[in-house]
Amino acid sequence: MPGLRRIGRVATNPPNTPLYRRLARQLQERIDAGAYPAGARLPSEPELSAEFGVNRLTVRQAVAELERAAVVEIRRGVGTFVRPPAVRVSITVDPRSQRFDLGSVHAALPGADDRGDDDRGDDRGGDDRGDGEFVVGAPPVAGSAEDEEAARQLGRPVAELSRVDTVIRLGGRARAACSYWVPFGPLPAELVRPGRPGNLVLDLARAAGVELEYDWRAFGAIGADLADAELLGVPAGTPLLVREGVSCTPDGAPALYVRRRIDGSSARFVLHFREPRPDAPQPFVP
Amino acid sequence: MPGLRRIGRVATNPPNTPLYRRLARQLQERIDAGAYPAGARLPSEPELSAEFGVNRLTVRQAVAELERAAVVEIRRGVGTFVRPPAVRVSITVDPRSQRFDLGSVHAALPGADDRGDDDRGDDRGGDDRGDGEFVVGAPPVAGSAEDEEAARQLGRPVAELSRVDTVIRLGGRARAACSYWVPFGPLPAELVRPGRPGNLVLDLARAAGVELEYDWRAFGAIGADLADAELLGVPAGTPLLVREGVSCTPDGAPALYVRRRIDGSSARFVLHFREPRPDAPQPFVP
DNA sequence: TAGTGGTCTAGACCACACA
DNA sequence: GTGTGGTCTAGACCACTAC
Repeated sequence: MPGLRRIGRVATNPPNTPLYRRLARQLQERIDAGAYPAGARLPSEPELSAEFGVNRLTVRQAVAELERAAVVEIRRGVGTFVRPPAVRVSITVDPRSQRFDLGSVHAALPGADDRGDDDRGDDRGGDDRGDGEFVVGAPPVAGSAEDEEAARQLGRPVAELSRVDTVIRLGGRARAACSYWVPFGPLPAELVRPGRPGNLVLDLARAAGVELEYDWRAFGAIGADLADAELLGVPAGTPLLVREGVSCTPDGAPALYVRRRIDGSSARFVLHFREPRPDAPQPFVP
Repeated sequence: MPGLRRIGRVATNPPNTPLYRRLARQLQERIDAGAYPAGARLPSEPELSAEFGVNRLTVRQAVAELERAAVVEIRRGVGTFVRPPAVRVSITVDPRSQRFDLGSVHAALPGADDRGDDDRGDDRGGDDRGDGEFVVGAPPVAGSAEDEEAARQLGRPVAELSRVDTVIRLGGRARAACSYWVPFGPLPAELVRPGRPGNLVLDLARAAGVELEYDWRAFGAIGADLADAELLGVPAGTPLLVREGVSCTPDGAPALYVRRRIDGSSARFVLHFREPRPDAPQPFVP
């Protein structure tokens, strides 16, 4: 209780800042100040509850905010730990090239989290199922919002579309959930057999007997819905990077709508606008 | 209680699916089935609590999951409503051009919401200040993770950097939080005066007396931290689209590191790889 | 004023990880 | 077994919105 009175004095606090938010800020301040360094365990919930004189549920609300903000990681039965700065795969892209990132999501994971930018490395932590893309299933194309969007993008009624969902696994974890729509069907049963490995973009192009090139791609951010949350093994609402777009045949006919949801803490896409610089110029100073 | 027993039978449910998640799925199913159409109000928490025979806190946990997944919108003192499919600004980009999206974030918002939800008229949340970019402040460049990243990208020690934070407002709401780092300083006091409007990229280039062009830009997704959550008026953990990158002088010297956090429900970036098609070819069908 | 969601408490039991 | 976080309940009071 006495410790919390002080929190209320923080100038940026609105008048009725709830207790759990003040607590969250206090914990954040301790982390920023190094009182709980990266990797350290926070006091347990009962300990924090006793220290601040608040109910354990209030403590949990505060810690939950920090977890959603990716400040701490909660490990059930073990404790709550300060997260080290995020290390994400950088998927490099030449924005002037037609070939964008085919297969680039299969890039290696960060090995030891080095300081520099080298995303080189060992495949730490691979498990039973290997890395790669695996079919989850071929759900019926009903009237869901995504199905409607796909129909709009492909210029065909929903009833004429086929869909296949996959998951991309890297380093023993599901990293991306993918959905593909094509303006024909049905797809070969073997192609959409759950568990089947493959590169679905290539597989679908082969099934159709055409070459595909990019029409457009878009980036957005959404929270994981209940289905994606289960597929990716993350809590609902986890920030996902959405990369969607249309590929077309060489003559410009739309042939594929793809929508990938990638765990935001795992990857980012980098677009280079200049040729690589071998000499690394000094930073500009006026 | 009787209604919930059935939920446990769903094949995809892990053995110990908590009550609140089964409830969330049940509500999601009702929404998908159209029992609660877009824009409709869900039963109040006490009503749901009574209907399912669970505590109100459990109901709140379920609804909170749906809210994080952007399925419903909770309005305090009013009720919980089914969200219509997201309408996001599409910021169009020619990836082959050096000039990427300067000023594009200032693109118009979707005008009349075609749906019935009237966010028109009353500028709720909108206040005195109009649209545009506004300086929030020039925080000291300490050793935060972002500061370290900026120093790395600009190739200068943290001590030699200056930083300015801004917020971009559109349609009466804060849509993006921006941070800029430059490898010199201090910046003119007038330029970083809190509340000052301007286009900070242009202002900083002018202050340095150079022209800037893009070196690289990257897209990622993160949850809002406590500071961004307050700036943008969203809950902590809200999915944000992060667009970051380095701009350099014409001879390639890094001169600016910028990091924008954009409310994921507001915008997406679209990259076009083909010339606009006037004739809109028919979709490909094998 | 009535009804909504937001916060907080006290207490209980459970699932999990680890020694 | 011990301690951790996860779930659930019952009850209370508060803040906000709309009428």
